[in-house]
Amino acid sequence: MKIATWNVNSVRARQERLLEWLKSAQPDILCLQELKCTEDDFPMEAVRDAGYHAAVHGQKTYNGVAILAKEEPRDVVKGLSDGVDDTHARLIAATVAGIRVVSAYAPNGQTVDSPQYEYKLEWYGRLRRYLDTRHKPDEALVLGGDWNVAPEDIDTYDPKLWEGQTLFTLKERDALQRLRAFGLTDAYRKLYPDTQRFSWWDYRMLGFPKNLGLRIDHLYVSAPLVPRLTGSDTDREARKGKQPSDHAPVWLELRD
DNA sequence: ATGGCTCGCCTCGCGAGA
Repeated sequence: MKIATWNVNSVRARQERLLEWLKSAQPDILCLQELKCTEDDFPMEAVRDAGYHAAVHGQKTYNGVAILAKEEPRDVVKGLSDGVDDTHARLIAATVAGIRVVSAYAPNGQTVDSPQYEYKLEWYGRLRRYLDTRHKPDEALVLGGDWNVAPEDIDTYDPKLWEGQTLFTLKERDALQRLRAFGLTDAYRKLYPDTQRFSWWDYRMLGFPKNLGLRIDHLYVSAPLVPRLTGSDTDREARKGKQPSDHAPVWLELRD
């Protein structure tokens, strides 16, 4: 079983690339982030023609997440549903093939002194409570997303440069660590403890050709799935060429 | 090579992304 996550930076701007990637990569499940459209504007028919069902939690202009799957997603839950007044469409969950799948788009955080940064830290706490109230660490669980946090030095092209900057501050890394402490394993890092592999590159300043990137898109799996992990990587090819997303898809493979 | 930001929009310049 192949499970992937991809921040597409507008699903409508990326429609052709998305369809091409589904056709070539053939993931069983794909978590999408930054749809930048409402559910009504999501290209449902094109995705269906490509052989995928879609559970969509959309929003006009910003955010928006989805779960695409060859099998129909069941028991779809949209948002954190924790009673907090929050218009951001950043989370969707569904069950596919016996696995509870979560597609997450963590807040960016803008600058360290901004309200958005505080919102980001709070959002991480809310997601941890979401897991605590709805799930058990011994369930088959996969969280795919754009986490907007580089967990370790190796996940940045220049840890000194990124020190204290949004996406790499200690508070953000702690917030992500507390989420992982639920019982989640970073699939790529588990398989490749010492390999540097980025998932995002700035559009500006030749970020991609120079490989000045960050690993901020991760797939997390619960304990029962760890022994089934057989592979994980970033698909850099999907970042090449004209009109790419600034993120590349990240995938993992589970043995049956 | 992989190429110098890009997206949506109450759309011609701005806010946000990371």
